[in-house]
Amino acid sequence: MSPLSKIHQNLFILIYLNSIVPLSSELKSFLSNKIKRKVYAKNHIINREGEICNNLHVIKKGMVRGYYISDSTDITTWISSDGDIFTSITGFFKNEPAKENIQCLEDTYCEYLEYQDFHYCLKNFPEMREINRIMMVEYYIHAENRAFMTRIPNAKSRLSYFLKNADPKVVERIPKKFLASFLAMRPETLSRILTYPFLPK
Amino acid sequence: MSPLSKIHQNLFILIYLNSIVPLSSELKSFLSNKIKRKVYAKNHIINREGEICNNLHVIKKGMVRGYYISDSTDITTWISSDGDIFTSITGFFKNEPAKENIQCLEDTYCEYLEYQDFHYCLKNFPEMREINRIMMVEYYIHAENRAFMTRIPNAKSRLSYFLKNADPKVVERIPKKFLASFLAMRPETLSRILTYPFLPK
DNA sequence: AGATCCACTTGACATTTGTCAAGTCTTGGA
DNA sequence: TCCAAGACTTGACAAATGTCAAGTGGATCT
Repeated sequence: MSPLSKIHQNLFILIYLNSIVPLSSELKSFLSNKIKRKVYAKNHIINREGEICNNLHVIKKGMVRGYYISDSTDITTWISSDGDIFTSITGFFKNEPAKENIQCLEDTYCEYLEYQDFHYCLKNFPEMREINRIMMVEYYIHAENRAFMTRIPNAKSRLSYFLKNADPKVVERIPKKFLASFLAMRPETLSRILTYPFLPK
Repeated sequence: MSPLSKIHQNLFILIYLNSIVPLSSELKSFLSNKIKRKVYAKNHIINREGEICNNLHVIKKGMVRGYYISDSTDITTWISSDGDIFTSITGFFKNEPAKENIQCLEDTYCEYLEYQDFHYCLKNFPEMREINRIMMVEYYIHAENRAFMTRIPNAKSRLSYFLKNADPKVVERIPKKFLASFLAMRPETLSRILTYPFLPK
């Protein structure tokens, strides 16, 4: 069995949700029928600012970034990969147009749940509301952490902080120009730091 | 009637929660009995890193900041004032020790709900789970926004972005050294920008 | 009221980081 | 396979921001 066949088999979302709160068998079977799969090509833009993103994704394998265009500068605010969930928060949870863009950095194998199915669950399966609540807490802690990281005053310390909390296997897959933007520095600066990591600070 | 007597009368939390999702009268009366009031003096530290913060606060009047100490540098990551809610997310929603410190920047009039009462509501009043879910979505969007702001590449643009989305009346009450830290710059830099706002960028 | 503390400002200077340009290497497409 | 595009690195330099120090004024405490 090839590694990819596994990717086409499992129900990552189910496993993920079940790990937060055990699902009733009714909810499990409902979800099994609703979960869809999709492979996005590298560089594909999953959704653009102003569009409504209707899906809650789990990444089985691949990598994805969220970014804004501000004053024609491309600013990456999050990067997700294998096993992570992602969505446009404003789109999926508030049903408003997304404020951010989402782009694939690798060919990305996803499972996803559509807005109406998710909200059907929220309405009809009480454990889903608890799951969503906990998901949002985790999401928040993650965002707060990113908000803290970028306030660390120098470039090398921001990188160290990031590396301390990241999986090295994943880090080496992140294109450096996006990692630089995520760390609030220019690609040239990141390149120099990585080349001379022994320099002070 | 003095302005302060109003502060001692209303149930801000009830109004706040009710504005998210209409509360059942049972929940309303339950909450009315559980909501407590407290006045914190300026500079008082409401909770410290490592402690469990058990309360969900609404600020009736006053100002509060969340901050971290990293490498003996004080980093402010959020500032809340009149009408805002705040809590230590890890403490209140996960019942784990807080990762951040919370300090009053003014004498601050709060209403608060204790952990066990809030969680009793989550268990027994379904609308409370929906409220909390929505609260967390708002919280997240706010944190994501702060994570974006600090990635804007120059100091003056970060300030402009912040001012565009903030209430000027509140801004002028924020001590400049904390505002500077929140904007990921040194107090001297903020001072210069404010003194010469007409300079380019 | 007087004294002390500290926030804020300002100047001079140091350091970090950004900018621009050139060159190399990799990647993807024709 | 070859070409073109673009990611990454490196150098030289420019600009932004941080650091340090001094001075002012306002707030707070006794």
